[in-house]
Amino acid sequence: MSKSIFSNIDQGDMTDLDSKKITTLYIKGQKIFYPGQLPIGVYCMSSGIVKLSKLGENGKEQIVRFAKGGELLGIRALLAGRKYSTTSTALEDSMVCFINKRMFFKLSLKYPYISQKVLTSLSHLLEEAEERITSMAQRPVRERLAESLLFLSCLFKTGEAYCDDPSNGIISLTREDIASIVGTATETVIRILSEFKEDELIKIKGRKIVINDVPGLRKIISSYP
Amino acid sequence: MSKSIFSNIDQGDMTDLDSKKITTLYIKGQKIFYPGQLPIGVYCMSSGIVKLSKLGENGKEQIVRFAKGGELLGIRALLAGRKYSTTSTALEDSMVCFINKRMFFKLSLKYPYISQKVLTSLSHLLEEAEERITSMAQRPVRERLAESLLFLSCLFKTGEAYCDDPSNGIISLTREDIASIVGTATETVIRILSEFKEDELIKIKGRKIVINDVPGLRKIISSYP
DNA sequence: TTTCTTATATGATAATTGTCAGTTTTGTAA
DNA sequence: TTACAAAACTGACAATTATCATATAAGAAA
Repeated sequence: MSKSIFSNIDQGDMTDLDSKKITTLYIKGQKIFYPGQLPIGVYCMSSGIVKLSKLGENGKEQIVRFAKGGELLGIRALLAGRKYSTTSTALEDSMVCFINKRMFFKLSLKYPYISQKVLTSLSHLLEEAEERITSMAQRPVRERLAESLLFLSCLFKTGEAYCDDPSNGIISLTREDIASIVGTATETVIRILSEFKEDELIKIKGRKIVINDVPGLRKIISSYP
Repeated sequence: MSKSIFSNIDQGDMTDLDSKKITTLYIKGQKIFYPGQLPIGVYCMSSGIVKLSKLGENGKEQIVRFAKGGELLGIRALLAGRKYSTTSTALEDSMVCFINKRMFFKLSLKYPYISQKVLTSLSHLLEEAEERITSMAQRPVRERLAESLLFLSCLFKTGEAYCDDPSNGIISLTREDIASIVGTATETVIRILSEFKEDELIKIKGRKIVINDVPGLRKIISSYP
């Protein structure tokens, strides 16, 4: 249960919000929204992890980002007044509440800190996306995979994208999902994971991955001559 | 000269703004801001084209997006309260005005349509960035280059990223810049451009590129089996 | 114009990554 | 537990893309 963006509103509004919001448990694999739908409100995640993905030209899935506890989901489409451009799928069982747009806009008008938070959050997402573009363009798959493993380990361990110690998080994703984060073929992911395992950078238990050597992975990420 | 986001404010504010904003002509190649600097205001572009780029791990430049007439520049960093993460460089002679943050926040507080516009603009940028991530991950260089040529032709012809007829725009960029948009090596760009020229999809005049066959390029972009 | 630096172009080759085909393992559900 | 479908893995090979070396052309400056 992460802290909600709405936790600073006053008692009356909170009661009102609580009575109107719709909370749903999405179990692993369930989808929350689909591309093409017009948003009629916004989702807020209280717990869990959701992947946001697009379909490429060839029908291949591309994971573009994740949403986690405490974050708003589907806010981009709502604000731009456009249809969802991504599919959102729960990667773990996730508690998600839905707030209709009338209520959301009312609150964000009354509490400027909400708009402020949304603005900085979008700004961060944009920076992260641009960082990712650079990484995709310039780093080889091996480095991008190492990078993603550290990120994912934090995400599954702490629910945050960055953490001090990414070791011992249990990454529970299919190789196909990992490939569609890194932007490569599933087989390539499998091969490099085997190398990482060979080099004792990670441990593989069944289809779960655990990070074993954080400095080792970090070294791979910044390995330019 | 494109329409400014501030064109709807009332007479008094406009006079105030005009007296306080600082307008500068940046000539081609000049830089407007650098990564690491803390924003003390926001730039608004009245004309021209600016590239926003990052340096990758290996010191290679990656162009992450463009800003054009009518758009705000450096707004992401200002809103997030963080240092610029990109370098901005004029690709053509560009008229850019600077508005200090006190003034900007005053105006955006008084005129909600300004915040609204900023929000939708950030939302669009994020969507474009995510589209770009997908493209980088899944499309071969050839397709990404065709895509970028259409985009650039519109940009140089009309000052817009999308236009009905991208033909006859004059793309005036080095092959190295093009490579750093597409995310590939300069030689690869040169080679594929030669092929495109051979196939009469484009014309090359010195170091300028003109699009000759829009449907032909579009066909390359959506060429899955 | 001539010179000179920088950008463009081309070739040869190596490295990376993708594809396809087939085998083994895993986790789940009967 | 057993059965089975899906996921993980492996190998061989092909395609794409990068790198390096070198030649040519372009455009700016003297």
